[in-house]
Amino acid sequence: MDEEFTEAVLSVVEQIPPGSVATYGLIAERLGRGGARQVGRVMSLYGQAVPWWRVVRANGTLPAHLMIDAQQYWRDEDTPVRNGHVVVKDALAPGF
DNA sequence: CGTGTGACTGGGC
DNA sequence: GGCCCAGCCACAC
Repeated sequence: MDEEFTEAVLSVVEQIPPGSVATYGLIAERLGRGGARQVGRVMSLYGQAVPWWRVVRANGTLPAHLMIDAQQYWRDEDTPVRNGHVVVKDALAPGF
């Protein structure tokens, strides 16, 4: 994985508007390279620098240790949530 | 070069 | 909804 991929991922994440989300897999697709795991890797290393809570798993959840803070952000941004997880189908950012 | 690991996923039950 | 599993791919040992 190189710097270019990393920046491309962070760049896409920064473009996700408040109240909406994108999934690891879709971001990877959008970039046309790497895979969901690679996007996840970038997020684990540099996620703190971007709105990481707008990037969720295909099922609308995140690792347990992030769910706590994410819940707060989602509520603040009025993101479609149901039973503690994002309703991806409804919250998907425009263009995804 | 083989193995294990992980902010992942889709399919099957 | 949950569990299992194979496929995924970069990276550390």
